[in-house]
Amino acid sequence: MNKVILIGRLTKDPELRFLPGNGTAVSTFTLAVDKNLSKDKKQELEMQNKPTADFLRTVVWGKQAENCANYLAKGRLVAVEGRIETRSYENAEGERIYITEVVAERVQFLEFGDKKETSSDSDINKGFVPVDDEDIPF
Amino acid sequence: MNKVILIGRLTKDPELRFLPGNGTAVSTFTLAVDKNLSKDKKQELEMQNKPTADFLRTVVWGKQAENCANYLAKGRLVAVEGRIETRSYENAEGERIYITEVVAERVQFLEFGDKKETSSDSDINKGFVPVDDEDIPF
Amino acid sequence: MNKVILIGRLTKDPELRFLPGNGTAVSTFTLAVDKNLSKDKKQELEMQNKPTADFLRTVVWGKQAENCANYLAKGRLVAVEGRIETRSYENAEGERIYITEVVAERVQFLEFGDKKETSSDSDINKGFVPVDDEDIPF
Amino acid sequence: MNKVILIGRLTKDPELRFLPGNGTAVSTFTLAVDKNLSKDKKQELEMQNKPTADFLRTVVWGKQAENCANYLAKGRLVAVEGRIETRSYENAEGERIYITEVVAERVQFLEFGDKKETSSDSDINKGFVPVDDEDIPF
DNA sequence: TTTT
DNA sequence: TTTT
Repeated sequence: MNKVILIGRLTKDPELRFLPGNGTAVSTFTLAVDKNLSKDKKQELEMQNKPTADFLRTVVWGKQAENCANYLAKGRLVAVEGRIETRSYENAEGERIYITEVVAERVQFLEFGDKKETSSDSDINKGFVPVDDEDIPF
Repeated sequence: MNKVILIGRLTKDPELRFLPGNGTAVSTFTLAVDKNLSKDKKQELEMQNKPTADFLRTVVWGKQAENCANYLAKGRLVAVEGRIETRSYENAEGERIYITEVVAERVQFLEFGDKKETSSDSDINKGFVPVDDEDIPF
Repeated sequence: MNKVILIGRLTKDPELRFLPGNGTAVSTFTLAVDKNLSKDKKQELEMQNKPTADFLRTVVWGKQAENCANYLAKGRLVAVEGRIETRSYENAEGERIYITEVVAERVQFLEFGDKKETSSDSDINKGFVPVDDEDIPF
Repeated sequence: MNKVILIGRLTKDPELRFLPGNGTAVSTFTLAVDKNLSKDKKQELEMQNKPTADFLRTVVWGKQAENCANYLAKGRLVAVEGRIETRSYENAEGERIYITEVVAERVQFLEFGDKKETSSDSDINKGFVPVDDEDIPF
């Protein structure tokens, strides 16, 4: 059993890539999930300029990845059901890097904002950068 | 909403530390959570010497931390309910290191093995090393 | 482990009552939670006039019950974290009736509509009907 | 989102039936899920002869239903991931009966007891009673 | 109608 | 750095 359920907001527009081999779509984004804090504790953290949310790297595969890229944008509220996965890879300096991320099995849109045109210009062809399979240090 | 539910086995005996200020107990361990794989996929990964489990750093606070240290041991099966948290700290080289870990709100023991005496000798006073508050790079 | 997570909409304004003994607040409402159906299956059910949602009786206690009564209304979207409980009681005919309901431990508001004034007039003093402890066949 | 996670013990051997049309397997059993009680509260309930567990009707479909029937038995510990569903049907007296049950999407065995031969004799061909589709008032 |  |  490895179950994760999150409700949070995208910190940026989602990124969309395609695996070179089979063209499988992969979307990644970070969710800001508010910590469940008392009013006092929240204010204390804000005054110390410490984060009052957890920031969780999220990965979506396949058809849902495309839906995310098409309909989600920075700030939008979503519910994610998935699992936590750990991966490791070797970086340029030959160090082993360990990654923990949420693999979304389902993404439920909780807001249907002003569509995707609101995304920044620089996103226009973001979705079409093919990536190398062994090279997804998200 | 930030909810995690895991069922897995401890990869080692749990570690127990105490915060210097108030003496709060903190227990940490890694859970090996089997990936939900088809028989074929599992065999494939085993033949490639790739892991068939996810390894998830888990932190428990307070009274439950002490219970974990007292009753759990390497290999024991537990269910954990908690949340995912992200933290960052600066390491000795001045690099910002980002950590993702599961903070357990409840740990349910699913096996009551051959008690804790089975732990290795070197564990005997493992539980009493006080640590510095800013120095918990688990 | 007894964990339930729901995202759904209130089918009516919440009801609020107070236990006679200690005045503890109890709020109850039913959540309509969309079934996760394919487009085809959904259409099929709609044509047969069968429900495409599950209707789940939900109970909230204490301070959160009052918040629900004050800020929620029919149609509002919420996330609920809680547990399933079973109860039984004897009805007027002396039959044992079995009830299954969701006890909410946390209710997260996902929409902040046009406030609570929109509630129907008949709700105005709904919140102040005391009830007998043994007589909560919700 | 309609998510349920339970860890509990079967109150009886699972029942196995087959839908008349297509022969789909359906297994049903009740899980006793311990309430998360303080020691005092637990003792209090026991002295009053009140249950300290919730009893949750669980339904499993297809291949997993057969696995449950083959490998589970009364008292065995399992983890269930699924959803809550509500149904209604008309009973012999023409009354509308409302049912709430857990539909298991995954059943994880947490104990591998003394096999299934331990089941009572009367179970021997329990699994082969075909049932009428409209007649599953579990 | 309830399990360890 | 990984468990059965």
